[in-house]
Amino acid sequence: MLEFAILGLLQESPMHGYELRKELTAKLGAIRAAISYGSLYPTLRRLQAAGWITEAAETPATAEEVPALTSRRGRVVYKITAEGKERFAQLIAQAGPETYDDTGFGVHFAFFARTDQATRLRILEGRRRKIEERREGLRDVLGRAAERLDAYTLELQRHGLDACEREVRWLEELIANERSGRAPTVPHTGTAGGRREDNSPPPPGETRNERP
Amino acid sequence: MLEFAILGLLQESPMHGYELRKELTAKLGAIRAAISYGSLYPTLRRLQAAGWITEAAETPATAEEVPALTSRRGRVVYKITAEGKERFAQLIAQAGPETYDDTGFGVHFAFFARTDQATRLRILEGRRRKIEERREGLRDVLGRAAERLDAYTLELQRHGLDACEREVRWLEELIANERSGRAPTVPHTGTAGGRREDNSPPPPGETRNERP
DNA sequence: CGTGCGATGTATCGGTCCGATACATCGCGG
DNA sequence: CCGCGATGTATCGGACCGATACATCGCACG
Repeated sequence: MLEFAILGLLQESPMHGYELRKELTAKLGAIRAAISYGSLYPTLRRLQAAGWITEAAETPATAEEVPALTSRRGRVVYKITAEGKERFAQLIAQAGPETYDDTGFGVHFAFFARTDQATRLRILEGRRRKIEERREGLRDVLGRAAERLDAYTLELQRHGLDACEREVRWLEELIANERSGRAPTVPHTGTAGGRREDNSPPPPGETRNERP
Repeated sequence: MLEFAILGLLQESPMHGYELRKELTAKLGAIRAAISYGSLYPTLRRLQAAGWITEAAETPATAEEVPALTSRRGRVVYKITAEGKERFAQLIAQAGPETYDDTGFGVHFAFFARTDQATRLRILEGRRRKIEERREGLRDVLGRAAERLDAYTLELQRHGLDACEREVRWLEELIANERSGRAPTVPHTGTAGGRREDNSPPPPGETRNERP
């Protein structure tokens, strides 16, 4: 999961670890608290060993003038490679069962802007099925096994069931939107925002991540 | 977390691993998919090494007659010890920060029937604070950093924010109920405090599952 | 009558990720 | 001038998961 998220983020721009963590936290704030350096740094090294990212030199332009005074030691900036982009595309394409659990789905969803519509639809439907199964499980427990459980446990199940039903409805909406070719729920209209350099998704949802 | 849940469940009755997993899945179905054996069995061994649980002999009464024909090999039944009960009480008492994350809170909540009211209140309030912080973080991102993010990421945050607001409301209700001395939302009446060591639940919510 | 399949049941292994911890630099306010 | 919070990199032990292996039991279907 972390691998996927890192490759996705580095496609927007090169970053060093600390920055990566902040961006990750901002992008995935809805589904995870904050990723730990204890997983981030090892993963970065793993991705580098696999050739999917490389260290890029800090201070790219106009570096001469203040060379070593405030020497900026540390600060390892990572950059995605062509193989890394391929890897990311491959990870998107093969949506396994782990793509539908809470974290996996959230991370994939966060990068839907880089995912083609067919895959988006497939993932949304897979997620819906999974949540529906969880919902049925909870209904079973609340129905058949209710008297075996105490009031607090029941209340927990009820709250969980409610969350499931709500998420299914949310997914239905998203699926309907996908099918009708629109971007997610909100009107959103213009898209003429200050969308500088890197990203510029064409009017409807489609993203077309550029392949060499 | 697993340690806590196992000690909690074994207080209701002795069980073997497979059964433990099923009960765990039923009780925690709202918050976790299913406990993996890859964590369950090692944890059981750890708890046993610490002296908090022991292996209990299978086939307690009337065992003579069918001794080895269908020999029932395997089936290690675990039973909580006095030290285990102490340990569980201690784990309830010291509600650390990990008690307020999604999983930790869910597991603690599932055993609220074995938790005193003051601690229940403390945990509910701790959880509320944590969710409120997450909510503020999401509002920040949706407010200040909105134009940096694509429509899908924003939709994810919105959905997360919605879930936060809903959970805060849920917690408020539960807290109000606790303060007024009632059990969770549903009428439920009783809460007669038959606080006996092992278990001897008075009429209303308590569990009592019997073994064959 | 057998046979195969799904439920019951115990167990290990490799891998991912977290939480705590350590350490170093920088800018700013008291 | 000194401390403190933000920035920044890094490791270690431990918790938990997913895949896998293996053995038994009952029963449904051919």
